[in-house]
Amino acid sequence: MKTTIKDVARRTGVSIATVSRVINGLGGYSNDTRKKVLSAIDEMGFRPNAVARGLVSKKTHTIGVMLPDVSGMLAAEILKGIESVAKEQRYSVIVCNTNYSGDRSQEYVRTLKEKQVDGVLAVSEYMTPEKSKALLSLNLPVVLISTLSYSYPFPYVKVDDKQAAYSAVCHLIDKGHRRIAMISGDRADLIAGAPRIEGYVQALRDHGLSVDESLIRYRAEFESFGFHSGALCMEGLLRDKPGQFSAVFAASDELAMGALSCAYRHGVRIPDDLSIIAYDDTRIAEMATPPLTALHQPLFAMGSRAAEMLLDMSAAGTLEADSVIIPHKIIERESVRAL
Amino acid sequence: MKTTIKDVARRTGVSIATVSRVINGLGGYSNDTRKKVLSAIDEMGFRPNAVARGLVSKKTHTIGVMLPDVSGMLAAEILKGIESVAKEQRYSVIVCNTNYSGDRSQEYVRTLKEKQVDGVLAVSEYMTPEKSKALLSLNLPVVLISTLSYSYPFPYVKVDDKQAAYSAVCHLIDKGHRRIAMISGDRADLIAGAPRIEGYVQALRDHGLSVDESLIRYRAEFESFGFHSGALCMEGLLRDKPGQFSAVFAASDELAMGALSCAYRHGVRIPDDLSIIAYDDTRIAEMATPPLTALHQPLFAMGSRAAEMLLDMSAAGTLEADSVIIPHKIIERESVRAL
DNA sequence: ATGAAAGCGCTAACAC
DNA sequence: GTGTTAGCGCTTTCAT
Repeated sequence: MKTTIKDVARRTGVSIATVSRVINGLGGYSNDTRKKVLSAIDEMGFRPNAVARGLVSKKTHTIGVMLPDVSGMLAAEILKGIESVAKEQRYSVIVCNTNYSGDRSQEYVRTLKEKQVDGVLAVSEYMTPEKSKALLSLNLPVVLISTLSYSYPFPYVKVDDKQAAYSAVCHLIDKGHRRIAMISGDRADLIAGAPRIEGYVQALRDHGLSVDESLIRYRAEFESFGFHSGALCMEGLLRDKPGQFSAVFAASDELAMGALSCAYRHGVRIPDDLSIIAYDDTRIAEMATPPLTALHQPLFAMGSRAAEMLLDMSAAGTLEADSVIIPHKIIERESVRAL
Repeated sequence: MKTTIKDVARRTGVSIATVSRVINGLGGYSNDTRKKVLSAIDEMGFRPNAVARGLVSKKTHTIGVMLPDVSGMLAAEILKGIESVAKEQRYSVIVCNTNYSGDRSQEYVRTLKEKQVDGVLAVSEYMTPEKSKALLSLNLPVVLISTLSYSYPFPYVKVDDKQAAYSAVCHLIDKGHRRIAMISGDRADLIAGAPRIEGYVQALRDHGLSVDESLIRYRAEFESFGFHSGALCMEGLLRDKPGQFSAVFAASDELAMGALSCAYRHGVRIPDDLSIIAYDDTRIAEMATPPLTALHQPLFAMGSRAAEMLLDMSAAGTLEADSVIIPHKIIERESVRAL
């Protein structure tokens, strides 16, 4: 039998109300009883039942995190950031792996509602109108990370993708590159696809460089930002436009890894024959051979920032907050060579 | 105001007991009232409050997962497997990033107790006696993944590290290698450190090969299985024993990546000049240049298997279960060359 | 087949 | 300062 507040009360000879008071540090008891209660709690190994507490207080001290793939480097790092502040503020986090599925997402929203979470964070989720509606119907604080919704103005935390892509390409141009290819994720992706391409195009234009559509590659497939996709895009580039580009901007670390892998297979040396700059800068960027020069997103910080926002919102009882654009920067390593 | 079972009852004109019955499909009501209740639930968008349910049923349909680093490739993949079966069986999972800290672990155990989880999974946690004791005191089903406890026989799911290391080294020997170095994680690690070294030594001995202690490298530091450590160990090997080994067995993917990176920096080509076999085979193994031949651990499967065990235990009301040794295998890619 | 009522462990008035 | 009591939203006897 688990020990309850009642047991502590009986053992101490006070009422459960008093025990509750000292547990919650509410005051309204002598220093003497406080000590008695505290030591009883200690001796009995009593821990307040959070479920019972949640039922009456309507606060579960739990938040939900939805993400398409927990095992992705990006998501995992952000999750770590979230978990970190949650822990600090004594919150628990429930992970929901939506697996890129809208249906699954809907189910999770339902579950989170039943579980009475105090708020939800959506990481890299593709925000369809349905998903936004579901989240909205929770009537709970919601903060998006690395994504945003066009159907409802949920506050978000992300870098400016277009601007970041622009910076990355400018870096290449600064290094003397003129013929720059791009390996993108699905162009239909309005968050991480199209905007990065726009940044790429814009950078080229702003430097008086012409844009060759056939130098922009992507695959509209399942993991369009994945390793496999990167390798295939590079394959196409090497086949169709040999010697016609001196650098490539990859829209994700994995895409860059795929490109690297393909280049290696074809005997094209990085960065001697070809420069590559990646987007994300997850841990694999520095593990690559050669280490990837990359556009850095502060993943952990993004996660913790968003979690702070969410908990603040919850505390303030509001559903609104100002979105924050996180600054990005370029980490120079060895995959880009000056021409 | 949220709609409760009471609202549904009133709206339908039946008692809350009846509503509860149809929600739980317990039978004991006419088909007619069932339909009425169901449609009312639907119209009102009613969802049973899991917190209230948990309070009375003493089942929260929630499990806790403790791991030293959510953002690690290993853990993340295992977590995904866990989450997958949890979702299937309508369970939620709370992640606890212990950050390699014993204190943090203790705190989490307390939190999980308060939250009344139905069981806990510990992934790659270094099981000190204190941690085991804490977990044990929960009096709840516990299953370990990729680790085991010497202080208490918690059921676990893992591969046989010594045997797996043995296989990996045999693979190298089969390919004609005779001088084989090893880059290990902290030797003081009784789970993933020492056993893999033992497997390495055993394989050498069984093939009549001599064991050169100076060919075994590791660093007793924070992330002893990490990329940085791998690079440093390789550095030492290349410096101290140049040309004296034709292959290296790395005790983790990251260690192998570090070795690869260092080799590249020194102009030693993989696999032409040196072969490398890794342990783990997380997603980065295939992303490496060249792709790493590796000893594969079925991470996702390990996670899901353990979760199944845990939920079965919970359902059966037992704290015991048979541990399972997961079979491993070697994935041949391009980092090992036959001599 | 259905309802009344007693809790689950706790918090929060409200008394004294 | 401390106790009593009324719930929180649900499940579960026990009647009827």
